[in-house]
Amino acid sequence: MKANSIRARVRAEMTDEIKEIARRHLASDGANLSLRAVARDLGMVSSAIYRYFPSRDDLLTALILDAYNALGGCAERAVAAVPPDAFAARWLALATSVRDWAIEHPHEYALIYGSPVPGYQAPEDTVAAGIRAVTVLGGILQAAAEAGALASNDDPLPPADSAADLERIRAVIAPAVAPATLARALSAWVSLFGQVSFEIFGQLRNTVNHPAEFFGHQMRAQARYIGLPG
Amino acid sequence: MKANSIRARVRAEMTDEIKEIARRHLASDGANLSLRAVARDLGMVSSAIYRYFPSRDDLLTALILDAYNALGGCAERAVAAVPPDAFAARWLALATSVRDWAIEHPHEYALIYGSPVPGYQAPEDTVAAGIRAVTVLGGILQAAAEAGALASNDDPLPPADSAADLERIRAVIAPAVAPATLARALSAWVSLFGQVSFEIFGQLRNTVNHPAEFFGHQMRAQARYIGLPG
DNA sequence: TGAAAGCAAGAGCAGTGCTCTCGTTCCGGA
DNA sequence: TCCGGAACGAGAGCACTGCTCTTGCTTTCA
Repeated sequence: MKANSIRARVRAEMTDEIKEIARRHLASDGANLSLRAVARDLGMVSSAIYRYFPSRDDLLTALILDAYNALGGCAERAVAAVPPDAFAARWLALATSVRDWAIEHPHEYALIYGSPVPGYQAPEDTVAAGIRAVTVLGGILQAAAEAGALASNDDPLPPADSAADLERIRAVIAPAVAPATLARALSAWVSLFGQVSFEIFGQLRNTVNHPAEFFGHQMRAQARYIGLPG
Repeated sequence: MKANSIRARVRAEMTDEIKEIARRHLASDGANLSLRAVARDLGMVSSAIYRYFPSRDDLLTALILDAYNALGGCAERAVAAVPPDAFAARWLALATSVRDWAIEHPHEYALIYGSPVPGYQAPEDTVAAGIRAVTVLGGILQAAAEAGALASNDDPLPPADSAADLERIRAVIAPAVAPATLARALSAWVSLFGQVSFEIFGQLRNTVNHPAEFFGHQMRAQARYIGLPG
């Protein structure tokens, strides 16, 4: 079969269109995505969708993968727009881009960083795509370490098992960074997503009335905590 | 109507039983709770449940409220078991109790700290119950501040709006604590729930293989970051 | 004691994910 | 060029969902 036969091209377009409409439904109705409603919007019958996605969960998986990649790409672009040696500014751009994307696509954010869909088990592909964002952080740390710009800290050594975990992460993400610094960076990473999740999921209501400003303040503090100069 | 008439008592018992079975279904099937399945387990017909909860969302609200209170009570007990002047140990007990409760009741944790249910709007009651846990943190900070045991920090001042937000939180939670310290404590709080959410929602798979140990290490670091002695 | 309120059951409505069948259209190898 | 198989959309149907309404029965209270 030729890869760009009419059938194949129509199929690819159809798949994209289904995902596009599904995303729209996701944005308006939330996570309980209705296949039939998507099919209606397409002027099709629900069973026709099963030609493109074997089940509703597979459609969700596709959306999750797209979301991870959208967020990852967004973060990469935001960081690339900042001078390579402005390490703290790069971190801040990374954090801000994550928050901005989450606010712009709250339901897609919920899909990937919220409660997992009940019966749903995330396939390995999504795990791989999920690494993309944290890899951006790794790049900043690695560059800062290679430039000798990364402040060190005298935190106590982690216990053995955690040291091994850290070592494994370090090898993948930022091999030039000291474990103690990486531990702080991971803490900042968790802080970033904790802050965004609190805001997106409504935990900050009646508490933090200016979340953008508060977020910026906290993320600048995290930059200092990591040891990024700037 | 007498408050403890047979009717009223049976009604209260029935309400509790419905919630209990609903919790069990929540634990096994996840967030898409089926009223009919709950009714079946009770040997009732689905419409009978509507005598006790006007809608499925109201049942969810009741479960959410119970979950907030269960977590809050759990945190209070855990902290009370540690000497009042062992501030860092109290913080660690608080953090650990939150994580333990979340691991023991992942779906209830997801209900309150995960993606909000689509059409569902959390009533004010739940917001009030949600404060209970963070109030425990406030108590630790307040006691430490009053004992003069809280290290200060020279973080930059927050912008005006954030300063106002911090001031409002401070007045409610821990009035004796310096704003800059409170900012760090809130950061630690976000870090705590970020870490737990990452673990419960499967974001740490194939990355952190010993989450309990890693969590402890990070939370001890947060205690130092806040400035708690010990 | 009798009216009123609370209760469970059942039927029914509109909606869901998913399966199966049936006629049509397309496409690659002969 | 033609033909068999694959892909496709439509439709009916199944078991399920939340929720409403009606119908009798029981408890409660004046």
